[in-house]
Amino acid sequence: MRITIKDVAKKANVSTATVSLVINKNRRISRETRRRVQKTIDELGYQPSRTARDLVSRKSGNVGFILTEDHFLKTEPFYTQIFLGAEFEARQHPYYVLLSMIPADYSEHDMLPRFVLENSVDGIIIAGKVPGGLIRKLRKYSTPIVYVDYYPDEGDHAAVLIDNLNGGILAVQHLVDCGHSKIAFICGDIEHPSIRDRFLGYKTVLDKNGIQFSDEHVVITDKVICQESGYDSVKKLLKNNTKFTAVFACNDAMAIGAVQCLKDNALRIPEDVSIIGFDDIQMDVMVDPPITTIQVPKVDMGSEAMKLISEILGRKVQNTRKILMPVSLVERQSTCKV
Amino acid sequence: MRITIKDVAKKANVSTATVSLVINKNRRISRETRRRVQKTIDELGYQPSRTARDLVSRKSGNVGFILTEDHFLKTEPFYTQIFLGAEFEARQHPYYVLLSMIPADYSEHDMLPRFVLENSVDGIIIAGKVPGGLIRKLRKYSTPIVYVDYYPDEGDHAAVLIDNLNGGILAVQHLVDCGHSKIAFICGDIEHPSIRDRFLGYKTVLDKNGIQFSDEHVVITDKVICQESGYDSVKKLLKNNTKFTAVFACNDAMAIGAVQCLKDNALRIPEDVSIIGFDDIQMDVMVDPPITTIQVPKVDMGSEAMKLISEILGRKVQNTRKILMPVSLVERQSTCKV
DNA sequence: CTGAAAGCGCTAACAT
DNA sequence: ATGTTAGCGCTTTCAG
Repeated sequence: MRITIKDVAKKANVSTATVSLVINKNRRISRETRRRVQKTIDELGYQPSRTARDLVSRKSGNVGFILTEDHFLKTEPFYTQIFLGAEFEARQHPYYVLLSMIPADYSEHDMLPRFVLENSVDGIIIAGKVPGGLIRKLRKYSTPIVYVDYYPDEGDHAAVLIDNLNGGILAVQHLVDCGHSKIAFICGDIEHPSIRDRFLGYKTVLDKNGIQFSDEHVVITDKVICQESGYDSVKKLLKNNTKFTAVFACNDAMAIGAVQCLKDNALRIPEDVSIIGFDDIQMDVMVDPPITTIQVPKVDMGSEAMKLISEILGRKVQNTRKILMPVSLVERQSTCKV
Repeated sequence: MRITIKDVAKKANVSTATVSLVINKNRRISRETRRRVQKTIDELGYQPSRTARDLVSRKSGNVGFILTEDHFLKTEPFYTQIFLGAEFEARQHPYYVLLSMIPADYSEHDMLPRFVLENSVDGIIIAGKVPGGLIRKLRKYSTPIVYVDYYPDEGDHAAVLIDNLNGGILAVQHLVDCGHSKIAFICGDIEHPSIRDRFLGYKTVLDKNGIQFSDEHVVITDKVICQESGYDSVKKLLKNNTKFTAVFACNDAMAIGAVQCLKDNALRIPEDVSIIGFDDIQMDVMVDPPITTIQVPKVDMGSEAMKLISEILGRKVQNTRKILMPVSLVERQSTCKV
């Protein structure tokens, strides 16, 4: 870096302290000098050195963004959208974001991201479910953490979450409004807080509408959530001869798999079976029929997470606020009145 | 950051300079003191401050990674894999990587990534095609740049590129080996260096095998490269009544679209038409039939780019080396002997 | 309202 | 082989 605060000071006939105060918009500088200093800053094209600043303020100026490799490499850009939101928001704050992928099967023997070992982040955003071992190791550092779209069971944390419960309610209520009462629920990892809440929404609506909940309507797969597991789940429903006229899939990937299976069994969608998913992924509109779903504001979640960590770092207090992001129903062609 | 080099120095009864030398593995320290210093470093859990280091060495310790938003958010994790490779490789180098997305329609009025404006990166990796305006503005900063999977026409740059020519040759030769001679080529943006070279490979093989090149066998779409454009390209071929028994699609997305169109026209793959793509994306094995393709080492490309920029920064000379990444044929079920 | 000066944590001459 | 010391570029008391 070439030109420094000294150059500016000299040229503007003030001390470096004054220049510093001007840069930092301190108000106890006379309008006149401020103008003059600002002018020479512009003339010289002066850029304060982040490194020097960080050194004296004892901060790194970085926020770490951690997620598992498989989440990052997912075909559907879910977490990448969250990251994008965070990165965009960071531009409004004095932070850069350092992205680090960890293995999905992270064990406590594995290394932490280098930026935490080297104390190079002031705060951390963790997106999606990560192994418990990682979280435990992270505790030893006192770096504030904000979780996005996941949040560990133990402890109380700051987090930006999808309003999964309401999403589940919206989805199933839509089905009920369409006249369905035999509604299947297919999902993966029921331990996951998000899935759990969507399931809860399902049950809530049944209950509210006086529809009897039945175990045979729910298929829980312990495999990875994907199209294939959606396919298999519906296959199981069919094989069991379970009667249903609609299915609520815990996410769109499974919904798409479900559609496929139904079609393969000569069932028409939505005439014979209505299907609703969750997430509003890009592929929803590329399949036939386009999938009705619950939209979640991915980019906004990223920016909210960034805002939250920035606020925590600014106030220097760890708060445990939880932000519930609103979801909404997106009606497309995979659902209809019975 | 808590404990500093001074603490270590005091406890080990040496000067801070000595500690510094030990940290930096300088050899002119006696084995004995080195051991002692290292021991107290471990005991104290001392971590050198990057910020302080960077300040004195006048570097930021960061490498910027720039790509367009749409590349980052692509359904197929192509550039994310490149990024992943770069990030992993960075762990072996004294750099963090800062990721920044720019709009696909970036104009010279738009801002540069903040990290370049603020001089917070020592070097830059640019992945994929980016708008010329960006590149021109970047020139004003003297930050070394390494390009990955793209490289601007004007000027001579360091770059990590796919061996597209050889890939094209491999692909088309495979088709020829299968007995095909009426081979269509469908592609997008022929201005793109990668596409151009793949096309060149196509022509090279025809030539070498004494097959007459014919304009009617090539369909160039100016739309975005995607399944849909693949579909449309084949549709055009069919409408024109062009005879062909095989198609080389410039990438897998188009290949998949092509398959779809052919199927919709009651043609069997590979019995009636063989199809080969390029890239080896995840979806290749999820469609029916699985797509034969040219595999490109995405993760390796990222790490090579990181190695290259690291070397440039280390030697403090901008070199313009180009690294051509090897590709290979992956035979699956979309191609067969005539 | 502005300046002088100390110091953030580290490296790199230069001494010893 | 190791210690002394002068900064790197900035912020921040503390004086004036």
